[in-house]
Amino acid sequence: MARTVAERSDILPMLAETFRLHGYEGASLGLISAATGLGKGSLYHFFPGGKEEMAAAVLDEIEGWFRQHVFEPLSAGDSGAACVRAMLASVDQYFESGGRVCVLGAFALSDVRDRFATSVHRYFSAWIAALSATLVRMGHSKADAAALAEETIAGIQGALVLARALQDRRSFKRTMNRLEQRLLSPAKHEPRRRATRRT
Amino acid sequence: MARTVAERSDILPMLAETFRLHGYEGASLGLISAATGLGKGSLYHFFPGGKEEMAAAVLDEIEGWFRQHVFEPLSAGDSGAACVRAMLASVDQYFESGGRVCVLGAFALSDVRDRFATSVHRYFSAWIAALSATLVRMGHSKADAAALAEETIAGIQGALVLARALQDRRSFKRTMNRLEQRLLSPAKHEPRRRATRRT
DNA sequence: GTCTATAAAGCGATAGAC
DNA sequence: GTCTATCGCTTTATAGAC
Repeated sequence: MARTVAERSDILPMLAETFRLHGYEGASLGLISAATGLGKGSLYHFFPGGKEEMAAAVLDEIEGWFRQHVFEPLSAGDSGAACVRAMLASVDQYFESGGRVCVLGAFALSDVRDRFATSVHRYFSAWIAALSATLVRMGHSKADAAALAEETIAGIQGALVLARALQDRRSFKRTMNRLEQRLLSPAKHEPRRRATRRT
Repeated sequence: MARTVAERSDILPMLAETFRLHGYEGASLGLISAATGLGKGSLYHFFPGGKEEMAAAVLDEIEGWFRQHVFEPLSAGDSGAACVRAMLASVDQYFESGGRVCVLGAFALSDVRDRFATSVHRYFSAWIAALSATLVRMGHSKADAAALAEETIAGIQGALVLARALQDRRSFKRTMNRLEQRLLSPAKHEPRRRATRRT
């Protein structure tokens, strides 16, 4: 069966998986070639910029997925609590409860962080901003929402580190449950004015 | 000036810094040679097992440092609160408020995790166990202490990821402050018996 | 668009002089 | 104990046939 119709988007998932499993430096062209079933010539046809362009495309793809399935649903029409629950469920599923690593997080800790600085920065700041906005919608003050959102994203990333380190997804699950409980617990009353709603 | 007296322990810090900055795969023998000022011959004299033995020695050194300066002080004679505060201060100083990365955490996320599995696992489980014991001493139930300890270590690791990703140490500082507040807030009363002290 | 062949550089590791 | 020279292999990247 002719599979001569390969497009960039067809091989991106396998590319992403290779970078996830081996990191940037560990993902050699040999491994990539084996994972995609394409020779080096074909790879350079799709990505003239070589390995760096491949990784950049993978990061863009991942960020796009999160934007669509995690960030944007946070500002859906549903109640804030429903949005938060949906986000946590998507995250848990995406990372396979700690069985999969976050490529952006791993890149952030490695020495290629600078090379992909804008992608890495944008991914995390967009996530925090989206969650923070939802928390404001749920009644938190801006400051409380920002702190809670930051704590949540850090908690998720830390739980991924811990799950890999201890080789135990249950620790990831426990952290996700704690985060859910904290995110859904009622906002503290603001000191001076009660929750007044303007029109 | 003759500096022919090099010992393994003399070059371990520079070795550690190289692995911290570049990761396992990124830390080439060329970089290591430049960082230590030693030729490959000398490096293989101290580490016949090559790069893998160097990394293993670095991980042992780091774990030993944490054992001495972080884990053991947690069970010092001081009050639990003082121990917790001391731990957080040591951690903040060691990681330069998020400016430095955790080698063990970075290894955990990378594909060399399996090769150094026991070191990585021991480091994190020892840390959690030590903190958990202190929290029990402060009046938490075993289950609460374990959860809070796990949450704390994950929070620290996540804060390191986030600080590197956002290139902003303030996010690390904020997380450390939140963790301190949570660790020092009074233990919930256990449902059935109040805090009774035996002898 | 896909392949093989190949170039040029860097890699980890070894041998042997001093 | 330190060095240089070198081996064998892998790396990224390119060239060119099909």
